[in-house]
Amino acid sequence: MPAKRKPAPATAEHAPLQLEHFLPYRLSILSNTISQAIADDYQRRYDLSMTEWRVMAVLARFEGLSAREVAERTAMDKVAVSRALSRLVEAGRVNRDTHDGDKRRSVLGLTEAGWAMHDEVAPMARAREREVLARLDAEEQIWLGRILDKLQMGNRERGTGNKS
Amino acid sequence: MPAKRKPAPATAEHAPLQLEHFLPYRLSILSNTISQAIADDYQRRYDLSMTEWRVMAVLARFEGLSAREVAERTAMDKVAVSRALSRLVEAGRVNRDTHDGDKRRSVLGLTEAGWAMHDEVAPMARAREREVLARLDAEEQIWLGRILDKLQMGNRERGTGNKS
DNA sequence: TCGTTATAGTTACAAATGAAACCACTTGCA
DNA sequence: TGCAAGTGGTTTCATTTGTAACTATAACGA
Repeated sequence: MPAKRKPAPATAEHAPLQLEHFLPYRLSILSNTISQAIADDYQRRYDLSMTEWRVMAVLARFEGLSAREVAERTAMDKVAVSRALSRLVEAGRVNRDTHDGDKRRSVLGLTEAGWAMHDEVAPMARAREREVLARLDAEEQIWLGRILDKLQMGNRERGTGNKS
Repeated sequence: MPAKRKPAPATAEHAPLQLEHFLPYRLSILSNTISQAIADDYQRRYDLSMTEWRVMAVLARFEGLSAREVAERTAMDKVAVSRALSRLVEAGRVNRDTHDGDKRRSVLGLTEAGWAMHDEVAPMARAREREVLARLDAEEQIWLGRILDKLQMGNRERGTGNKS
């Protein structure tokens, strides 16, 4: 438990940042705590990293994506995707074919085993999300959605980080 | 630009997660984008990592903390703090004495140079925060504050990650 | 007062991440 | 055609981060 302690007196003229009220910092703590809690659920149990899970999640929704498309949809960079995929293919959770008309591209999809795992993990993830949202009342949930939309929108304009 | 593509038809019965509406995922993207944008400001210019900046920020507010107290206040683990501190001390931005009554503890504070850097970086960080918040109207900002408080509160109970 | 246990902080090693170089293939254009 | 430039994806290497073990000191209890 952090000891109660007065702010340093000598610093009045320095206008130090109050980390605990600083939006980027708060977001970062909150996000890490939540994501980590969810990841803990499947990390040990299934030997599945968060990045791997994200890849599986988009492949569950969109069959036949290429690695680059997976990268776009997960907001991961292509190296991270490549690594996640090689582990997933290795583990027999994803199959990787080669595109008919373009031998550079891969055509990705979940295997039977991949689907089975997905169908166990997805409900877990959703349940965790519900737990988090349950701390808010209905009105707050609506505002949260709206606010995230707006904040996210602003970021998109500044570039989503995809290097060209 | 992600090609428009229909959801895989065969997956109706699998109830795949919609990542783009999944709260933990959205928070994670948002948080990383914002933090990274801020960090870019000082990373190159001052050769200062985000963890180092956080340490400096709490030392600006609370003089004479020990490394452990810094860890508590930054929500970083003690190893990360130790590393950040050794870089900061090395660079002459933080000074580290030994506690009078307890030779294990360090007594930390910003040096002159540390304060000078702080007084340049803090306003930059605040400006960035304002940019982000400017995407929201006054009402939304109030709701956001309230919502973050509630979400954060829930996490605290579950344990903030500090191993004992 | 001595030995056990706890705490502050660092070090050492392994795993994850990021950046750049790279290979294979495709496209566009002279 | 054929060759320069672009794209999809992987590999390599350096850096960062996480975990466990370790050192030094302090606190507690018999």
